[in-house]
Amino acid sequence: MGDLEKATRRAQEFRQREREILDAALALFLEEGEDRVTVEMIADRVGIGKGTIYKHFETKNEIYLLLMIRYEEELADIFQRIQESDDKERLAREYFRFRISEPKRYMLFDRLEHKVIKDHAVPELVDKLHRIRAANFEHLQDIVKLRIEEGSLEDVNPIYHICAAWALAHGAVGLMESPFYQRLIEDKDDFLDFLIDIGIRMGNKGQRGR
Amino acid sequence: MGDLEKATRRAQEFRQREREILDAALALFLEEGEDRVTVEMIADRVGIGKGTIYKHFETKNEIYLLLMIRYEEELADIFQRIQESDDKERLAREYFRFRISEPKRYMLFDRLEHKVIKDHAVPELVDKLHRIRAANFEHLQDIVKLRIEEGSLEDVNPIYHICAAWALAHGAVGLMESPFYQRLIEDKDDFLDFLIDIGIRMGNKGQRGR
Amino acid sequence: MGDLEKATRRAQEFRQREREILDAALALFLEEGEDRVTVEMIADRVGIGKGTIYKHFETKNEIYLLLMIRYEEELADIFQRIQESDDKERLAREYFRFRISEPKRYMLFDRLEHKVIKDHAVPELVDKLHRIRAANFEHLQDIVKLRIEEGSLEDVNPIYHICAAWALAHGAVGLMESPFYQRLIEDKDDFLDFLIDIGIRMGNKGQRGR
Amino acid sequence: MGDLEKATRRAQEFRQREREILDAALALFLEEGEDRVTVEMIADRVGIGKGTIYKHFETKNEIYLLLMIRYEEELADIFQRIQESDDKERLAREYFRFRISEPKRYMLFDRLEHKVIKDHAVPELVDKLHRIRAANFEHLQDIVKLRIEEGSLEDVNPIYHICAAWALAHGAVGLMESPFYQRLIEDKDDFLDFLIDIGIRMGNKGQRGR
DNA sequence: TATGAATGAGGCTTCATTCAT
DNA sequence: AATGAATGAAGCCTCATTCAT
Repeated sequence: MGDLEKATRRAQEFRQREREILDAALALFLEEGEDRVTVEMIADRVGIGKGTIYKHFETKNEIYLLLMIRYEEELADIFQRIQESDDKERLAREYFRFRISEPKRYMLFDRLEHKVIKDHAVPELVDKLHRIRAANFEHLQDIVKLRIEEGSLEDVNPIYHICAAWALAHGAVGLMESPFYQRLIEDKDDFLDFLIDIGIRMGNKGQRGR
Repeated sequence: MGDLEKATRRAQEFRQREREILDAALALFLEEGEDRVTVEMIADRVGIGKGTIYKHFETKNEIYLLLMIRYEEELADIFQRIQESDDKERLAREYFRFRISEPKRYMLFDRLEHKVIKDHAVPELVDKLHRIRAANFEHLQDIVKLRIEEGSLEDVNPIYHICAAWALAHGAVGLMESPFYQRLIEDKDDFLDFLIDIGIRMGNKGQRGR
Repeated sequence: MGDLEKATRRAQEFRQREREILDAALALFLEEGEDRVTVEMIADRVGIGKGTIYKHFETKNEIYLLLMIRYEEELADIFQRIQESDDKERLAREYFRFRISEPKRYMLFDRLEHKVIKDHAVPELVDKLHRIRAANFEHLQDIVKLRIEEGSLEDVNPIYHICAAWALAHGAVGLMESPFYQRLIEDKDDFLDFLIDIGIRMGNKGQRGR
Repeated sequence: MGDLEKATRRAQEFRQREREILDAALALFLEEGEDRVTVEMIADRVGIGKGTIYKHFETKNEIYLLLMIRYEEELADIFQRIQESDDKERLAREYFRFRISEPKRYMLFDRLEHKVIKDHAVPELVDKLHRIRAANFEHLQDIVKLRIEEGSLEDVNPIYHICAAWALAHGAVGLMESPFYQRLIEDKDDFLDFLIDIGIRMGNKGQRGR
């Protein structure tokens, strides 16, 4: 094996370990609650030493942020694939579904964002996160505009459509995860259908002002 | 002044101090973020000693929970007053408005509930919180049932109506507080009208299945 | 005992403990070398808990600086007493002697100043230290000026006299503490006399330019 | 090229790298302060891997000591050259000048010696350092004796002359580097002349006891 | 020989809680 | 009842050194 090959493999393994750490961290945050997870616990779960974590990430806050960025990049992937396809209609559903599909993870990031911002931590990564989110938002906006032009959606500020969908998704997630409400809804899928239905419908042309 | 009077006054002052502590704690949590507020900071703001706080509350978690219970009791008050009046229609709006009116506080309790439950802290108070919430929920349900019977709301499981409203409120709050979305919405009131409109309409008879 | 008295005693005890901590810290720094002394070691020597140290001082660097300030204030005391007396001549010797009397302590502070400045630590206290030093320096300068006027010292910039004395004292200290030179000088007192003699003489009128 | 040649070149390159590492270490220690420089920083500056440093030096303390030894060997070189020349008079000035010429470096070694001795680190190298220093000292002593015999210097224990010069040089260095005194002396060169003058004069015959 | 990922002991600091006054 | 000094467990992070490749 040549030196170049070796170096490449090394770099790959390094990346791989980075992913392992992030996966372990995410899993632990979800299981135990972010505040109860120490860097040492993450290291233990990966089966490495505490110090190794700090070869990959500068601080614990950086781990938080990289997880959040990863989430936002997954969203970006979805947009990418959809934009390349012709079926723009699938967007609303796909987007909605992704946002709702892992409520615990979603809410974790919601809390983490609050924590990280209050701490003024790793501002460059916070910026990066917001830039990706802004790009994703642009994509959404483009598609909403298209659908307004073709007459499928009511012609209000496209931002309104997006924000309303965001809010409903966010609310649905909060609901599904609320230990109080969890008990009340017996058939989650049926309820989610009800909600998604509202989400899809709510911006449709002709709905408003009736 | 008799001994009884004195004792009564003492008890009142004690209650009053309790309220002051909770107020100071809430204010600090909102200003600084709950994780950055120490018991000492709360005591300082009230102008008492740190030890005194522990005469009123057993742990910091208890403070968290009492604040949450207070919130839920304010909700109960609203329900109480409404039930005594005849104008049942105001309910949806009042409820919605209360939930949205102090988004920072609302989201604080959202985070606190997660924290407190993950810590398995003060289970009796968690129970109490959930009991109050359940009672509130009963009230809501009663009124929704009434409005279904009178034909104003679509005849699905009343819980669905309530949960949908909850979700929308929750989402609206999250949206208004998201530093990212905050920048996008120029006219907040206009947007909130848009959302409340959806909230009111969404369960109305005749809306669904179109 | 009245409440005021009680409070006063409390405050005094607090101050006393502060002194104990500083004394223990200084002793340990001298014995073990500042880099090998941990906050825990200091606490152990005082017989208190680690956390207690942080009720008195914000950081370990603050301890460093307070010790240095204490030293400089002792110097200020000497100046004070001398200025109140008439025997201005004693100054040179007193000053010289104080600087040389505890060479280990002196050199410790020399190292600490370097460390603390490189760390950009506790800048307010560094400023305070420098202000005290500047005041002390003013005193010195006044007296040197007097002695120049009365014709005892050669009429060059008074700062030169002071700096030369400073340098000789600093050098003497370094010498006495150098493990290498320590072995060479058998009769330390005799040598110190030799040095002090030089120190006293070196700025005398008529010495220069021969 | 023969194997021998190759091996020689290898050995030379190895030596060369050693020098590079020491140079980089010294530069970093001076720039950043020894406590803030990690082995990794040194390796990065040389452009080699961290592990490679440990092929050349057993510990970080060894680097400290080799730098100090290098300094002492440079001094030895000066003595060597001077001894070979006839101009013994230049000695005092050359010696003084060398000691003062790089005050930061000089003071660094002063601190390092303290650290290294407190750590009881690499005793063999400490010994070596002291042996070189002792040899240098012998040279100095020889020359001082000569000058006493020829009547240039006052006839006290030669060690006293040397130590006094050492002390003044040490003090001058400390002065020039003190951030406090730095501000006070406007014309450094003028002041240094003043000091060197004292240094040269102070042991001259006829100066004492006046 | 050169590398750099991995290690883990060890340091500093925080803060909820206790308890003697 | 009120106080606030004292506590120490616990967490984050650093870095000299090792070792497999």
